[in-house]
Order: sequence, then C-alpha cells, then structure tokens
Amino acid sequence: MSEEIIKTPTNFIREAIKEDTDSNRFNGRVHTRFPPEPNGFLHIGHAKGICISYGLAEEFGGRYNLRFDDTNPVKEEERYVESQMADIRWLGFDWGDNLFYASNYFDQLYEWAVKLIRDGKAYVDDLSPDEIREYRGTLTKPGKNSPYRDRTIEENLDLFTRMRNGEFKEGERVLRAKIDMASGNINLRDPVMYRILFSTHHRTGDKWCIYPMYDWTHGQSDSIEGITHSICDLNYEDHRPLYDWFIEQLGIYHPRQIEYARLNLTYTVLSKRWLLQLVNEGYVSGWDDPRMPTLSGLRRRGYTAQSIKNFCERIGVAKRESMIDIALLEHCIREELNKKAPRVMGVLRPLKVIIDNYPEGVTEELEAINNPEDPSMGTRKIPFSKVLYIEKDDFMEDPPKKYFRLTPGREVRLRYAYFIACTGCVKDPDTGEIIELHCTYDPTTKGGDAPDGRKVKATIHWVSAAHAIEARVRLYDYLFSKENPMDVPEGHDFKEYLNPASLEELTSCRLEPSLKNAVKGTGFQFERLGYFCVDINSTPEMVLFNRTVTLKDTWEKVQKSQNI
RNA sequence: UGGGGUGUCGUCAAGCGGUAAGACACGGGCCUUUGGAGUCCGCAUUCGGAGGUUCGAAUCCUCCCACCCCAGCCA
Repeated sequence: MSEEIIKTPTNFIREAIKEDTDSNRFNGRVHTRFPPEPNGFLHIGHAKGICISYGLAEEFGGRYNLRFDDTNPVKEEERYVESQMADIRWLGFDWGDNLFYASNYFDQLYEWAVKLIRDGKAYVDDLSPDEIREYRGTLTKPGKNSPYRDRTIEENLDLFTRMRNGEFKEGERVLRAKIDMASGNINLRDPVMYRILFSTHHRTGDKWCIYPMYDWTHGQSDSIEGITHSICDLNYEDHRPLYDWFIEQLGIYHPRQIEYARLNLTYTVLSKRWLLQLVNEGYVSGWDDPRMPTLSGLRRRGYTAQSIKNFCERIGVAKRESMIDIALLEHCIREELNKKAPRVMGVLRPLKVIIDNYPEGVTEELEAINNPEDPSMGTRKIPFSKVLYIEKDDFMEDPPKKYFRLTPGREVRLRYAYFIACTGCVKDPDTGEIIELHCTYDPTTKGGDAPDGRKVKATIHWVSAAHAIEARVRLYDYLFSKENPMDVPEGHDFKEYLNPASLEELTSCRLEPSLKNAVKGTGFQFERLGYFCVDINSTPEMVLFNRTVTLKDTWEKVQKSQNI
C-alpha cells in the first residue's frame, strides 16, 4: 500500500505564490519582507506575520528582507529597532544583509513626489487638518475638491520646495496626491503624501522637516527592494488600489500584495497601542513582563522560539477574522517542554512532614530520572532525610471523594523514595491550620516499589527540608479575565478587564538543591505542577522562577465537576 | 445612498463539481513511580439562508441575511 503522505497544511498565500512561481510571474523569484514600525515591541501577532513572510520565502528558496517602516519620527525610537531585531533573531530568522529602512528611501521618495507634481498628479494643499477632514466627505458622501487643488505646477513645485526648506509651520501645508475626491474608496480621496514635522528622526536626524506618509512610502519601498509578494494584514486591502495607483504613475516595478487576517488571542490584547498603555501606566512591569504577549514577555515567561513557530504553523492563514483559543498556545509549549525540559521536584506551598520511624541525622541519595520522555537525559541523585516538605495541597484531613493523595491513615508514594503513611497532623492551636504531619515509611519500598506488590493510588513530590533551597516563584495567569478584552462597550475601558490575579508571587518555596545554580532562562518541569523557567533576575542567593504554564490537571476538572 | 472583505464542529482550519481532513478544546476507556506523558474511542447526514444548474453542489449561478474594516497631516 502507498505510504501515508503527511501534507503540510496549505493556505491561500502559499497557493498564490506557487501559482506565480509556476507561471514564472516574477521570473520565478520569491522575495518577501517584514516591515515593522519601530514604535513598540514585537508581539505574537507579529510572529505570525514573520513566520508567514519569512517562512514562505524559505520554503520557496527565496529571500526575505527586514525593513523598518520608519516614517513617523515622533513615535519611533532606536531602542525599538534593537528590540525588534533581537526578537526576530531569537525566533530563528536571519535576514543576512537584507536590512533596510524606509528612511533610506527618503531622497528617492522626494524625487518621485516632484515627478508627480510635474505630471500634475500632486499638489500642495493649504487646508488645515480640520478642513481636510471636512472636505474629505464621509463614508457615504463624496468629498469635494480643495480650493488649492488646481494650483499651477510651478507654484506647487515652489511651495513643496519651501515646505522642505522649513519655511512653513507644522500643519500649515501638506502635499497631496490628485486622484478622486468622489471615490468610494476614501484612501483615493487625494491622500496626504507629505506632512511637515519638525522632529528629529532616529536615522536621518534633522535632515528633513517633511516626512512621507506610510501610504506614500510603503508600496514604493517594496518596489525598490524588488519584493515579489508583499504580505500584510487585512487593514491594507483598501489601500492596495492606492499603492497600485502610485506605482502606475511612477512606472516602476509592481509587487503583488496579499492580505491575511491578523491574529487575535483569547484573554489578551494584541495592539501595540494598548500594550504601550499597559507598560506606560504601570499595569505590567515592562514590555517583557511575562504576562505580556510580546515576544520578549513570552521568552521571559519560558516560551521557546520553536513553540511559537509551531503555534504559528498550527493556527493557519486565512482571510476570516478569528480568535484563537489561548489553550492552543499553551498546548504548543507543553508539547515541546514535555519532550525537552528536565524534571525536578519543587514544593511551592510547603508542609513539613516528619518521618517518625526514619533515623535522625541520616541522608540517603536516591536516584531520579531526569526525563521519562527521553532516557538519554539520564538520572540524578536527590537527598532524602527524616524531615521533608510536601505540597500543602497533597494532604487533606477530611478528603472528598476521588481525592487520592495523603490523608490520615492513608499510604502514598514519595516519588523515587518510599511509601509513607500518615499517622497524624499537628495544628496551630489558634488558627486550626495544619502545620506539620507525622508519617511512617516502609523501608522495603525504597525506590518506590513495594516487594509485596502493594499499590498506592498516588505519588507525590517532596523535598528534603535540610537540603532544599529556598526560592521565589511567580505564578502567572491570563492578563485579562475577559475572553475578548478588545470587546469594550461604550464608556468602558479595556483595563477594567485586567485580571487582578494575573500574578501571584510565592516567597518560601523549597526546591531540590540541584536548582541552586540553574542557568537563567532555562526551563524545567516541576513534577506534577507545571513548567517553570529561571527568571532573568534570579541569583544563586535568591532563586526566582516564573511559571510558564501548568501541567494539565485532571484533578482540577474532577473538583470542578464535583462542585457543580 | 459609498467602497472593500468574510461566512464549513465550541475555537482554528482543509476542501477548488464526485458525496465533510486535521488540530485545540470537550466527554469517556486503557495505561501509568508525575491525577503528567502516551494510547484508544466519541464529537458537523452537514457546510449563513432560500432558490436554481447538474446524474451528483460546501464547491457553479441568482437573490437574501449576518459580521468585520475604511472618514489620522498614525502605521
């Protein structure tokens, strides 16, 4: 029988490119680009765009550029170009020498603007911003021509030169394309090409006081770079006719633009403007706060580049607006870390356990498997002694149905160690809180198996009190408690939906000693709890972990179903 | 009374005239020294709706409905 062929999931952009290479449309070339504006940090929505543009170029043996669309000096900063480059590299893409800036093309763009003026296709307008808006008309009513629309070419040339020379104030004049004020497509109602901005540009300094608009820059930049497929989001579908018009007037190379629906993720916002607000107003600790959907936040949270690329592959590419369940992102990181992360034992909320029949002052070294999914990762020794810590959750004095862990009189297994049975608990006389457990162990069960074939229903993790290191652990949850925080009714603010419990910091966690010198950024599975990674601010004196994601928790479901 | 776009399972998403892939989520079984992982099973007689063409339609045609985007000297 023929072997199963696993088809790589296709999508309409891949098909479109294939059509073009098959028909030799661009002489068989495939050349894409990712064109971020350096006005914030890249987030997972950008990762989708990067994976599409760069991934497709790689797939077709083509090339890809990184171009910063830096046409608005008032919002852009050098630090953002640096962070964006670092994030793209981290994702695993290398643009080689193909690094560009739209600002590299300012001279060319200026010349082209002059050409349009000479051809009678552009004019300097003296209308104020408010007047321009009025003249533009509305969605259903056509606009009307500016009284300055019919200036002579000579006058336009003179005025535009003087704009460039700084003879006018900001907002006093603009250069506009002369297209059609009655067009159903508002982008074609004489769009502004240049505005006056006395602002220092992070690349060109004070060379210019007029800056090209994005719409006047983007298409020509792609053209200059010989881009074959300009992949962008749906927002720009309406702009395509304008880009076409510019390129046609200029008589230059014409790339093919293809639009896709950008990513939306449940329980988060993916808008640089809103993310900036969270950063600036202190709702998060910065762009790299582990709760942020930014690449730097996800990285700090413990997400790997590969898991994000896998995610981008799985969500597909289409033109319908969608909202991806964040559970899929979590699935992707669990999937990878399950295979790669070393297992380790750590107790987040410690409860002291004294093994009454275990000798005082003795330490045993027990062998533990580093990763059951990957035997090549070997084993390690962990210390065991009379006083231990277990998770508070792993003991209940009065357990509900289906609770398998430690309860008075019940026996459980300490992972890689012994069977223990609980003989009693000590409570705080004032609060009634359980502060200490007394247990006995069965010496014949060393390693975790009973020679008599006796079974236990649960295996719990633990740490030796005398050997454990103390650590801080940050537990993260969704930043928003509303599935779609972008759905904000009139008079409300998306920040009202911030999840007050998105961060919980635990301060006296006890971890197995091997973690003392764990390298920053590395991820571990804390057995039975989840995946955690060493924070960038961790030190050997004060170890700090971030919880990347929990393990799937069947018990939690059982509890929920019982509560219903 | 404008222009552009989209409607297939709870969420994504294949399908391109031959009789609804897959993934996540969800429910259940098995297995288990992580209530983890793994594994097995179930999960759209139906593709926004109504007509039509055809031996045959999610795929073609017609009309209708719903939703999204556009009125920055932002990108």
